[in-house]
Amino acid sequence: MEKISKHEEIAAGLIQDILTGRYRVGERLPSERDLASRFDANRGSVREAMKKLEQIGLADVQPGGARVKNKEEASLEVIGHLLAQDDLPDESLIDQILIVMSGLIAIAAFLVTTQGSEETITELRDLVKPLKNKRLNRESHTVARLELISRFVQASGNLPLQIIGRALFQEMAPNLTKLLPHVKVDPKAYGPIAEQLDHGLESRNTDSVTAAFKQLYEINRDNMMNAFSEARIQIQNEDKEALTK
Amino acid sequence: MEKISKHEEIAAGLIQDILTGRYRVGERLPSERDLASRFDANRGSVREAMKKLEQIGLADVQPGGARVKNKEEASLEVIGHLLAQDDLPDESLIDQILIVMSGLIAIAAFLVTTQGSEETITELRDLVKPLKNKRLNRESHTVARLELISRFVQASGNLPLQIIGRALFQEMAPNLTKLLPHVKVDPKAYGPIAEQLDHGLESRNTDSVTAAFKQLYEINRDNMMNAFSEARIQIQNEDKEALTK
DNA sequence: CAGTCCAAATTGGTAAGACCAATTAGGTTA
DNA sequence: TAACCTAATTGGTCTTACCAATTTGGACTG
Repeated sequence: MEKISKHEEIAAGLIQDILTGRYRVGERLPSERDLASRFDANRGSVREAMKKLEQIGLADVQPGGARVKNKEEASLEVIGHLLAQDDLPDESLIDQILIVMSGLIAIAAFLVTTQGSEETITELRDLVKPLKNKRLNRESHTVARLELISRFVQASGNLPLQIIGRALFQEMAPNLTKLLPHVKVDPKAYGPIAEQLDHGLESRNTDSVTAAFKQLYEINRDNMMNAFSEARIQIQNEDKEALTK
Repeated sequence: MEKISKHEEIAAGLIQDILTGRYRVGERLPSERDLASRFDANRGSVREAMKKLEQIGLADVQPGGARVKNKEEASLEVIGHLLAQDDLPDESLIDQILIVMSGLIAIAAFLVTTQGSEETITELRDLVKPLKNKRLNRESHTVARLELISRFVQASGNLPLQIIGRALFQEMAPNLTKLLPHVKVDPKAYGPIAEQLDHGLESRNTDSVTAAFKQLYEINRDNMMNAFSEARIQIQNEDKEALTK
């Protein structure tokens, strides 16, 4: 079990309440003193939790009271909380994240192929090689793919891109644990893509690399959507079992 | 003058110290008690500031001490602080941001043209119209361009994209005040782009819209880089004046 | 001398109580 | 009805204190 401090517990509770619509946008949150007694905590701890809410951008805290803000005005950290709300993450939100990641990789591909050093190109090509191996087991293959994408973004040398990529991945990853066991990948499908990536990198052909990543994205997306279906079926079956007991 | 609370002052000081390299990555920050006496504040206020550092991702605070993290692991909020470090924002960082924004807009263009409602398309086309007006003064033109880009991202309906776009803009905008007076835009140059945008939206042609925005980005980038040159020249002249006095 | 282990000092986490300044709410008045 | 003023509420800060986890430094041991 993970150790969780008081202010984290309070913050988590408030975030959940806000995201589930218990407090509407613009509405005033209970006062720090009220929250302190409700969570059986000290006001200082509540203040730390409020500080977190403010930082995430879910609340605007001022003398007079704290008010709920739109999640569109929040920081990327809301994504993680939104995904963690239900048993399975929200499918459309995952889809949205994948699209954005795909776009970010396109930027990285451009930067790497046009401005990357020779060493960078070589290093990335080395990461592509494992994907050509069609007999690689699924786990290793998944790790290799994620590693490649991550390194690509890091190799871009573009700080905002690095930060965004890292943040998105960090928000999404912990919420995919329920889903990953249902992802069925076919290593063979990645062979041609790996070839195209390798050649594209070698010749520094932005379009070629971009196109390869686009295909990669589409396969990943399909796999993810199928995993959602299977995960939902399993959950339904589990529910039936629970009923018959 | 803006009212600034104690913990904000402390946080700003610490952030500056970290970003300017006064504390190296991995190094331990002074204890909360030390910082309290240094900033002539209460430990509670220091804790609120540390909470902010932790949220931004610049420090990892644990019992035993707080340690400095890499700015690559931080949140997008570091961008604003990095830009605010010197008199003029860092040119290469602005360039990096513009590239990322350009990529984000490409995603938005795809989403809008492929999934946008008829109302959305109409609304966006209305925003394009002002850009066709070649006699628009510079300020109105700049406002119209920013409004268009912002609305495009918002109209995408993609939450992560909306959040990232908003955050990037928010981090960059306040740090451009010194630069904007030197930006020389030629409204005429935007005429053909506006036309292409309009037609692309009407026919929902993703490539056409994307290409138009790419041109828009390139013009904006050129303008921005020229503004940097001029701003630097002005600052040099000011320095000379200050010396002759 | 090097490595291990243990105890003391340090550090963050939380608590209770208090005061101020800004905001808000309610009632009063014009 | 609208403007206004006062009182209650709320966040911002401070003081003091204790606990638990980590770190540190020295004693001990091989």
